[in-house]
Amino acid sequence: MIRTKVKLAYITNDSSRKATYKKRKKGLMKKMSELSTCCGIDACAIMYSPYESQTEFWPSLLRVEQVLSKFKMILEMEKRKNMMNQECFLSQRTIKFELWGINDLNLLLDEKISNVDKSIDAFTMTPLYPQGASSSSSSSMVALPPITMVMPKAMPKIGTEEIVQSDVNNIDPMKRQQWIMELMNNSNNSSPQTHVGGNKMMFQFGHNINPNNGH
Amino acid sequence: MIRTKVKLAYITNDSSRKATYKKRKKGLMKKMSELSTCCGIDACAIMYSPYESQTEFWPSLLRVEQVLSKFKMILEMEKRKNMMNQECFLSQRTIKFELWGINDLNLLLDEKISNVDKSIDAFTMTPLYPQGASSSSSSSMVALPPITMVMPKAMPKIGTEEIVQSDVNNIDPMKRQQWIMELMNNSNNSSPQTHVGGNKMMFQFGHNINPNNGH
DNA sequence: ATGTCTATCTATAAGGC
DNA sequence: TGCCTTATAGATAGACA
Repeated sequence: MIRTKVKLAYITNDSSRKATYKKRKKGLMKKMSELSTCCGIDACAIMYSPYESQTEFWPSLLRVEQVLSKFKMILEMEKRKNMMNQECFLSQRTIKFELWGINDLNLLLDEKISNVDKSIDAFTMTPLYPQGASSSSSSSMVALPPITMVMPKAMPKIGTEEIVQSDVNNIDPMKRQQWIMELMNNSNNSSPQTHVGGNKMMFQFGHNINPNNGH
Repeated sequence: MIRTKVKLAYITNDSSRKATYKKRKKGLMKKMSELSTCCGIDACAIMYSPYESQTEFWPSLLRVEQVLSKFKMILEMEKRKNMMNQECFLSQRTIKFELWGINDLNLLLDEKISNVDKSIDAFTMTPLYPQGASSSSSSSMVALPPITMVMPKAMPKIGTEEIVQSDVNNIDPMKRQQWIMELMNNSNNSSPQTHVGGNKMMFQFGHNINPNNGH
């Protein structure tokens, strides 16, 4: 019963290390879940370790994909923004093109997501705290900042069968649209800063927390 | 003094939400640090939120790069292994597709980071626990499982001039292509295999903990 | 907004099954 | 190996500086 003051050191005993890993991972996910809920932070995790036979996605694989997609898009936006800032001017044609690009992206996203939905039932997901994030707050995901965690798992275990747990997150097309618009909005708020590095990281985008989304 | 039993709900008060975010994020990082140390789990985090002016890398940007690099390699290896092992009952194309989907998630991050890296000199890094991971265990990172966390930062800043800042000619066509391919790729994991999802998660890789790496 | 304090809640190491 | 239990270390909300 925690008589020991937690010696912050590698646990040499294999089984106890594994046990500790599981306990603490669970605790970590719970903390993430709470942070996510209380602060309107969207979060997800990918974990793999030598202690478990398969990679875990939290709160679900779908969520991970969503979060990373959003993240990537944001990065794309930033990238473009930065390039643009260097250009100092913008042609009408370019604007059209970009907007079309965005629109197209949205279509792609639609397709992607709907397809994922279709096959989601066949997916293996192991939401550690499904109640915390998948269900109750899935609807609020739209404009919330994501968190992504990746832990490599290792474990020579080949050809195991997968457990399948579905966690269908239906995406509201309207929300997605809104989200993309937000991203576009935000690719603008930087101009002033000269410090490139800072600038690069300072990309901000609409944050649209909905306090009433089921909490 | 925590008289309240932590009502797991969105904190409506802006300042207290921010305060809570910072406290809890700190706590989360500490937990990660401990998990990392005690269980030989390599971990890193990328965080961005509306509550802080810039993206944070934990334990350091360098570490994040290392961890993701390793992750990428592992995925490559897994990919090959799976392709060889399962060629018999799954079409090569399918496997490629599936694995690539996951792999790309990493590439996505990787790409961003390398990007960031270019301007790293102008960067302000804020390693939360540099002592824990950067120094003492960086050398042991090689075979340890990584953890990656990403939190997007947002910022209600709407209504700014709405020009998409980018010249299509300046966008790396390759990247764009890749990006779109990725999106489209995901619209494929639906078709035949009902348990493909499971397959998606099944890539595994070797793990090589070194208990004597400075703990 | 940032740091400190402290009562209280939460996480969890060890044990036991 | 994995689940309980329980005592204790640790995290932290709210108050205040």
